[in-house]
Amino acid sequence: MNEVFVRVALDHPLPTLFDYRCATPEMAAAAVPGALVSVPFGKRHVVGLVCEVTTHSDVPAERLKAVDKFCTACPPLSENWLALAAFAADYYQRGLGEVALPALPQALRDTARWSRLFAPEERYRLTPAGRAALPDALPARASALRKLAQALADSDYLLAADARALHPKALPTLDTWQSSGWVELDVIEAAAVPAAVAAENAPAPALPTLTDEQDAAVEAIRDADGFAPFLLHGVTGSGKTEVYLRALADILAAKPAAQALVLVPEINLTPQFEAAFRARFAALDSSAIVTLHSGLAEGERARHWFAAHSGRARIVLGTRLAVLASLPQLAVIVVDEEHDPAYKQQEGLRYSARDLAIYRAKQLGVPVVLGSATPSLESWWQADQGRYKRLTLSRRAVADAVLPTVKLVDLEEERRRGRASFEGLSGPLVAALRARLERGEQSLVFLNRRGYAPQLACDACGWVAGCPRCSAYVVLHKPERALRCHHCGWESRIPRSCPECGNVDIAPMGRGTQRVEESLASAVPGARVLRIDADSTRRKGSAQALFSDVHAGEVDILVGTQMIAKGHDFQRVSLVGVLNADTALFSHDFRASERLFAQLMQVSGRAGRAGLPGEVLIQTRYPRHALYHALSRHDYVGFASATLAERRDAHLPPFVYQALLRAEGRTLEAALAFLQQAAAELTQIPAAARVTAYDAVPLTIVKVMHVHRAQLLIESASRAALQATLRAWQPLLRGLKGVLRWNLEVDPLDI
DNA sequence: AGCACGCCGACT
DNA sequence: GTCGGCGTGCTC
Repeated sequence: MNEVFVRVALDHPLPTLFDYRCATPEMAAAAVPGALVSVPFGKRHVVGLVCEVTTHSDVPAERLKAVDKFCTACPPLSENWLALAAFAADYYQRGLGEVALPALPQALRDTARWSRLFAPEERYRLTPAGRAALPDALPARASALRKLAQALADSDYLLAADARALHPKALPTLDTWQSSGWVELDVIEAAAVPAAVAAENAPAPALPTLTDEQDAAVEAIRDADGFAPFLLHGVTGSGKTEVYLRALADILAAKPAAQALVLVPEINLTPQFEAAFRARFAALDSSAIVTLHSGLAEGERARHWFAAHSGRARIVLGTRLAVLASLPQLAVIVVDEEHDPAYKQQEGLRYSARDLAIYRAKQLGVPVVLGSATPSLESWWQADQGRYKRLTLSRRAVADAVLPTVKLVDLEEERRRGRASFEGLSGPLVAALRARLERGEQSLVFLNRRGYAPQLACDACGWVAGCPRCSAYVVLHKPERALRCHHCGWESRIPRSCPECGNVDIAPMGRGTQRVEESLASAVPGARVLRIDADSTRRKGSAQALFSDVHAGEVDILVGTQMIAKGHDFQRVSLVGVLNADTALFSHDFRASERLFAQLMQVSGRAGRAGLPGEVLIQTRYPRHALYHALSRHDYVGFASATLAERRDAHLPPFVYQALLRAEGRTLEAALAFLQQAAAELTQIPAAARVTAYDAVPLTIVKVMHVHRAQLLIESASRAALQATLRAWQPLLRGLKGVLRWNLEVDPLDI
């Protein structure tokens, strides 16, 4: 009888697997790839993922330790899922465990909680014998019990902690929970049956009539055979969501167990999507649609993850982290607003959820739909090459709804002609806002800068308030009466006088959303102004509440950052004003104009959705700039071809592949020196002959939290050469010293 | 990443 | 005299 070993991935920066013995025949039997194990690691016991099962190990026997135990409550992850994690680890240059384990719910990564996971088969093994053990007071708590029963009916797995939270008095401990013996099973049936009946009896919702273009798109997706990437290019309001709903309905109906994954760029957008999907798929069990995002309570996230993993969830709707969910029957993937930079994780494993979605679809041989009004140039180029199939929705879906008129307000000309302005709000914009107020229509003012003013400066000596920990100016926040650093969160009171020269005339410079909110109140008397940005929505759920005020018509002017630009279907908005967009026109970041165009298209799309004539006013000093010209004609295609031509000439993505090495040091010199050594190491790597390394440079915000940061860009026309270089580079980098931290980023968005 | 070991300044 | 600073090294 051969001894059995498992090769285990751990959440640990070394890219190696660790070997362990299976000490008993039971363990040897449980040892399959994809199983979760608890293993001793150094002085600790950690959870790992079994990647291979072998009968020999190269590790000397005396160094081998034995597996503590296997997690029996969780069925093993599939081979496909392991391959996905392995691909992501390889592509983004990380250890397999660093990719795989953070993708699992916390309940699985903590062995102490394994015993509190109830798999369905265990749940039903519990007998009604403990019925009598329930406290007498139970009937008085019938509603809590019903909630508990519904939670059970809704999920395959339930954490005992969740059940206690639902019903604390009746089930105070795990013991009574188990000994209660599932008297609740009766209640589950009682509660679940009426719900099912209600779903059957609910009138089928009237489906909107599809446009020809929508119809063609749905048909193409539904009839796709095998891996089929689609780029659904639809102007705002053209009914992309309706295409997703129809295509998914067809695919899920065709395959009784099939699962769908729908990704949205940010948490704020999940509630409205969830509502749309629940309404359309009302015939499905309520537990068949689950959300996955970082805003969920931990137990909820665990249950939703298990619903996906067990195959019970048919539709998983989530943010980027959901791309790594276990979906054994995955049959179609949708990535809504695929161009959105939020799909790129900006810390830890810096993956692109959109790119992993493509890989996943390819791996499984299923269709994937990338939807956007302004596709990323990467995706647009793939479609140009014929690698993605382009589906176009060129018209707004609602009858009479036409694209808004875009007008540019030339700020130079306004100034030259001496026309009145109100604190940065131009005369034409104020007039348009007042006209909307009189007509009872809503307006939206977009400005991508939160706070009151981005700087606080002294007129006399030129001092500007800066962060003591970062190389950045601090932002004035008036409601909180504080100066705040947007990079590290440092806060201080607003000084009464200049700390350099004592001058009391220190003044805010520039404009943020708070200041615009204030200006609007005086420029448009009588208007109810609401501000929505990261500050006003800090409390959980408050964004939803604020948006519903807008929908309810309790707001006349909505002012905010990009948060107001995304997804929301405001029926009564007929005017969009854009302030301060020019800065992105001349940014050193080559993607800034692509992002600006997408943002302005998106925010413009908020105007005139329900048949009201929409108008967009953009205040600018460069009214003849090509970007604004394309925007005013709603010409994404023209903008994309022109920008792609520029990118090709300048050898920029998508025509080259890039990676960044970032270093953090106690001094800038240390960080730069590390990067220079790193660049020198490249000469030892054969594949690096096809790779260009640029000079190491400080980051724009060079210092954050007293740490100095610099980066080195490398690029190649060959993705394979770049990947091979990175693979060979990492062990050499590990040998270098002198910095606090360093990390590699593949396909960086911000350079 | 944790968590050790290991070698130098201000304190019960 | 030691408590503790973080540099260096290891984890099957």
